[in-house]
Amino acid sequence: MVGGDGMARATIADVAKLAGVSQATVSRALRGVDKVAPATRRKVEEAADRLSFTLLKSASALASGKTMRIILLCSGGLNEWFNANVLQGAYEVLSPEGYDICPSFIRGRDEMNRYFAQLPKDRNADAIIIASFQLDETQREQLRSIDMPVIGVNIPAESSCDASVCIDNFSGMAKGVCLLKSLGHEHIAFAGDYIPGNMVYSASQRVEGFLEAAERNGYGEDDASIVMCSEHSASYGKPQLAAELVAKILSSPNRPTAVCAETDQMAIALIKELKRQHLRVPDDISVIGFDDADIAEVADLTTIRQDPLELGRVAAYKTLQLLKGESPAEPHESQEPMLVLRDTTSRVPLSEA
Amino acid sequence: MVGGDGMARATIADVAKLAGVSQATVSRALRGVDKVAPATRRKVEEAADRLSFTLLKSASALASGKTMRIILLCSGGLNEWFNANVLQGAYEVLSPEGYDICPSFIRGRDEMNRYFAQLPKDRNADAIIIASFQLDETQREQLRSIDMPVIGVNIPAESSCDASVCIDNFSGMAKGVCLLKSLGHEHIAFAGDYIPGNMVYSASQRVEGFLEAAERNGYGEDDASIVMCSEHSASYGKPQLAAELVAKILSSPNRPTAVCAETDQMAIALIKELKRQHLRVPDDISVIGFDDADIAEVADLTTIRQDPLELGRVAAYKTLQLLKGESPAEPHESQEPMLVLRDTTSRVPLSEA
DNA sequence: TTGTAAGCGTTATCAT
DNA sequence: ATGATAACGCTTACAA
Repeated sequence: MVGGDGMARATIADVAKLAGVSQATVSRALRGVDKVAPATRRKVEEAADRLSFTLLKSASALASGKTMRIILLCSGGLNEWFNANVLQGAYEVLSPEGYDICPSFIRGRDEMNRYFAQLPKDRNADAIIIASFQLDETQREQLRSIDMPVIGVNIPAESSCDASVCIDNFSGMAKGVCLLKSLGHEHIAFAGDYIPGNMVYSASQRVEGFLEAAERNGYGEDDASIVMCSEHSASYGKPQLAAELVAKILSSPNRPTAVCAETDQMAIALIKELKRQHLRVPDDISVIGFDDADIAEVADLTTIRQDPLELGRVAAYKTLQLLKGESPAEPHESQEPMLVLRDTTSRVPLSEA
Repeated sequence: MVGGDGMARATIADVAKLAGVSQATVSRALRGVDKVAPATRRKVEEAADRLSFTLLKSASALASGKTMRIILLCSGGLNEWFNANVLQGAYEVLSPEGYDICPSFIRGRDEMNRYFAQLPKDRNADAIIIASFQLDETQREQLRSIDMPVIGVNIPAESSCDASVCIDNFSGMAKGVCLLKSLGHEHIAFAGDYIPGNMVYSASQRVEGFLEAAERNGYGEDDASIVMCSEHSASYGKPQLAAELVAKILSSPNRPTAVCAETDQMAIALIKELKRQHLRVPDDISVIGFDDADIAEVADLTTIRQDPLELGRVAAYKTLQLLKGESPAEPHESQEPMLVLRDTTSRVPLSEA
C-alpha cells in the first residue's frame, strides 16, 4: 500500500519525483544558493508546496556539517534583565539568517567548570556567545581550544574569544563621579554587592572605575570610600544587605552626601532603606544606579545606561561574520555607557556645602 | 596519512574500535538506556573520554527521529518580563532532560499567520510551547493539525492544544474588585490598554472579569466603568496613553475613587500621570495593577500576582509527559492569582465616603 | 548482553 | 544547469 499509514512525511525524494527532477536539484532550488533555472525552481517550489515539504534540519546538519544553531551561554537566569535583552538582541539578527538560538545558563562555579570542560568536545552548534562571565585562566584556555567561533559579551579577557562587545564600566563610573563632583559633592561613596565566588562580570571593574575616577577628580582617600557588604548579610536578601550598607555609609567619618551603587537594583534597595531612616533622596543624599534596567525608570533613578539589547545585536553581527569566515574589522568593541539624569541626584545639601 | 589533518573529530566508530566493541554497544552504553554490562560500559566510557567524544545531535536526531528540541513561541519580545520568565521556567525543567529550547517570537498578525501556516509542516522540534496568544479559528485549526504535542501557556481555547496552563484572570480581577469594595470604594473603574489587532492574551478576560465581579459585588452600571484608550493615543507611547485615560477617569460623572489597571505597566503610568495632576495615590485615588512584575515592587504597587516562572515549569512538565506518550492527569490547569497588598490602595477618601 | 547491517534525509562531489 | 551517488554519524531491528 503506497502512501499507506497516514501518509508519512514527504522527503526530498518525493518532491524530486513529483517535480520531475533530481534530489540534488531540489536541494539546490530550495536553498536558493546554487544556480538553478528559474523554471526549474518554480516547478520544485510548487511540488514542495503541494507536499507540504520542508527540509529536515537534522538531515541537513548531518550532511553539511552546519547545525545552524548558536548557543547563548549566560551566567544568571534567562529571566534577568540583562540576559533577556542580550537574547532578544541576538535573536533579532540571527533568526532572519536561519539560525536557531539555544539559550542556556550556568548557576555557580561548579556548574561552570563542568560546562567548560565539555565545551571543547561539543559539535552541536556553529558558534557560542557567552555573556557576563568572569573567567579564570583554565577557562580561557578551554575557550581557546573550542573549534567554533566564541563571541564574548561583557567578558573581560578579549584574548580568549574571537570577537566581543562589552560596555566600558570605567567610562561609565567616571561619568557618575563627574556628575557628583559638578553637583558639589565632596564626600562620595561606592556601594557594592557581595560577589559570590566572583562569577560576576562588571562588578570589579565598577569599583576600580569609581576609585580611578575619584582620584582623577581630586577626591582624597577619605573623600571617596567603598562600602561592600559582607557575605553574611548577602545571604539574607537585598533589604538586609541594603541595611548593612546604609549603616556603613551613615557611620562613615566623612559622611558621604552621594553614593554610586553597583547596580540599579542595589541603588533602589539603598533608597528604600535610606527613606526608612528618614533621609530624603536626593535632598539629603544623592544616589546613582548603574544599568538603566526597567526598574530604574520606575524609581526615577539617575543611572548609567548600558544597552544589552544592542550588545546582543552586535555580538550576533560579529557571529555572523565569523561564521562566514570573515574576520570582523573591529573584533573587540566597547560600548560607551550614557548618563541618564532623573530624580535621585541633586546639588549637595546646603547644610553641608 | 592516517589521522592526518589536525585529527578530525572522533566518531562512534572510533570509540567502538578503541573499546573493542561494536558501534551499537557504544551507542547503548553512552545513552544509558538499553542493557549494557557494567564492565562494558566502563570500557566504553573510558574510550569516549580518551577521544573527547560526544554524540552528534544531528546524527542522533536523524537516526532516531527525535530532535530533542522544543520550540517556545511567544508573542512579544523575549525580553519582556512574562516571556523571559516562562522561558526560564521551561528551561529549568527541560534542560536537565536533555532538551534544547529554541525560543522564538512573533510581532504581529501577519507574521503570526505566516508562522502558523508553516507550522504543520515543521518536523524540526519534538514539541511546541506557545505562550500568550489570542487565536482565531483558523489558527486553532492549524494548531490541531500539527503532529507534535502543542502546549499552551495563557492561551484561551484549550481545545486546540494537548495541554495547557493559564492563570485565572477572572478570579484575579474578582480579588481586586473585592478588595476595593471592602475598602469602601463605591465608584470604581477598569483602565485598559488599546489592544492592537487583539493579539494579546489576557486583556479581554480582564475586562470581562472586572465587569462580572463588579456586578456580583453590587456595583451598578454607573458605579463600575471601563476606560479604554483609543488607537490614536496608543501610538504615542505610554505617558500619552496614561494621560488620556486619566482624563477620562477624572471627567466621569461618578468619579471613581479607585481603578484597576490591566497591567502593572499601565498602573504605574497612571500613577505618574495622576501625580502630575496633583492627585495623591492612594489618598485621593487607589490603583491596583496586574501581574506583579519586577516593576510592581519598586513602585510599591498593590497588584494581582501571576507567576510566569511557574507557568513555564508546569508547561514543561506537561510537555515531558506528552513526549513520553503519557497523557497528563490534568491536561489543562489554571493558576490562581494572588492579591499582593502594597501602598497604592487604601480606604476610600473621607470626603467621598 | 552484544554484534550486524539497514536505514534516517540531506548535501556535496563529480560527471555530464 | 542538472543528475548520480557517495558520504554524514548515529539508532535500531534482528540475529546471535
